Amino acid sequence: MARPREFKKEDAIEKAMQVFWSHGYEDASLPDLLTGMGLTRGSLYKAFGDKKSLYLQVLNHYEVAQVDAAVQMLINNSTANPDASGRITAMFESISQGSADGDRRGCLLCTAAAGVEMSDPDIAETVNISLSKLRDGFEAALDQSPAHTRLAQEMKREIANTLLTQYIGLRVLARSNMPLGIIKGAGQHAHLILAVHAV
Amino acid sequence: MARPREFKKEDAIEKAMQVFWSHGYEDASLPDLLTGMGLTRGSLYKAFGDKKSLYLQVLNHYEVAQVDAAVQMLINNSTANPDASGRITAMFESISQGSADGDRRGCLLCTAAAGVEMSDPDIAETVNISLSKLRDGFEAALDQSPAHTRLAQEMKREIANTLLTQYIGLRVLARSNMPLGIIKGAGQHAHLILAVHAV
DNA sequence: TGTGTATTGTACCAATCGGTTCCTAACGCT
DNA sequence: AGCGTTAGGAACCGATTGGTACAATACACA
Repeated sequence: MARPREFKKEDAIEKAMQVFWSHGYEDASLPDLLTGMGLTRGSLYKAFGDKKSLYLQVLNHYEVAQVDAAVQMLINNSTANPDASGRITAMFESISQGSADGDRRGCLLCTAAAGVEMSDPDIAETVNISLSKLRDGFEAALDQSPAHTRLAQEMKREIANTLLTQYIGLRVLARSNMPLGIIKGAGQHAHLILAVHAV
Repeated sequence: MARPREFKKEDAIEKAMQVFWSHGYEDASLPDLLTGMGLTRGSLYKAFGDKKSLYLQVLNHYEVAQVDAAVQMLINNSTANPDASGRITAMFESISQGSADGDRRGCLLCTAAAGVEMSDPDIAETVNISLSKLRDGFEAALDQSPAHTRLAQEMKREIANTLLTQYIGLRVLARSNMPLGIIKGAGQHAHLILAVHAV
């Protein structure tokens, strides 16, 4: 028995995610968000609270929409790539390909991890959870990889850590658009790290 | 035949570097810089121009003071570590140790590479040059490594690219202070990447 | 058709941003 | 000593920041 909202909250968060994804947290101004989300100040603050609250909701949206999907790709052995090790390199190659196709947004989490917003404990915790999910995804994929079955779990964990670090570095480089020529070799780099199973 | 400057330009740049190192480019405000450098607006703008010009000078200072030194450590075989491969892992271990000792500043270049300041072509070019130096340092070290002599130069280049990407990811994680437990294994991660010589 | 209630949008807010202006202070030189 | 030149410092600038107040609006229900 009141005036109904003129937008769907989920749609607005999706649009806000695009803005934060492109601009990062600090550089995304209120006008940027308002135009990107297609609503005005009053509506935004009534529906989402302040900028930080909106960002936290966006981080959660990113987690379910992007991180969980990526982890599923890593551990789902019914995909086109039956080899878990190959799925990892395929993931890096797809990042490489996306960058070649002009996607310079990098990764929302990696941009967050590199920014000053990490000094906020709430944001830091949310980012930490998602990155941990990604790391565990790498590790779970390694558990499925025939070439890595003989490795101790601690070693798989360290390889997963190396892969996550590589992932973050790659995403930062992709966003910075540096002419280092590194990104196109991302798949091969992942393969180098995975080749440690021969040790 | 005029009033002499009350500070040494080199000292002021060194102090400005500390401010930018801790805060990053965008988050370092003029008041931050002024107090950190110990001078006032008039002096700063008279001696260094605007904020961006100061930052470019700081980047150059960082290059000669930090990057060149790191590269020297990598290629100087008269150090305590005669094995080039060991010098690379030692470098990652020293980052790990520094982080354990409380240094959360990360790397000035890596923070720059992850920030919006990369949209400025002058800054981007300067950062690119320094990161290239670092990459070439890794490659030069690999050239000196007995375990990698049989590898093709393109492969060494790809390993160097992987190491630089790993370096950036590590520095971002160190700065973000995430409780992922990854940083302490940085030396081992570098070792994993270097172990590819067995392929 | 009122009436209550929630949303909307505009105007406004203090604080801060990087940068400029301009007057004063301090020196080297004649 | 007096002059020319540069550094120092404070006041000030418009623009932008995230956030708030409040009035107009639009709907559901009686």
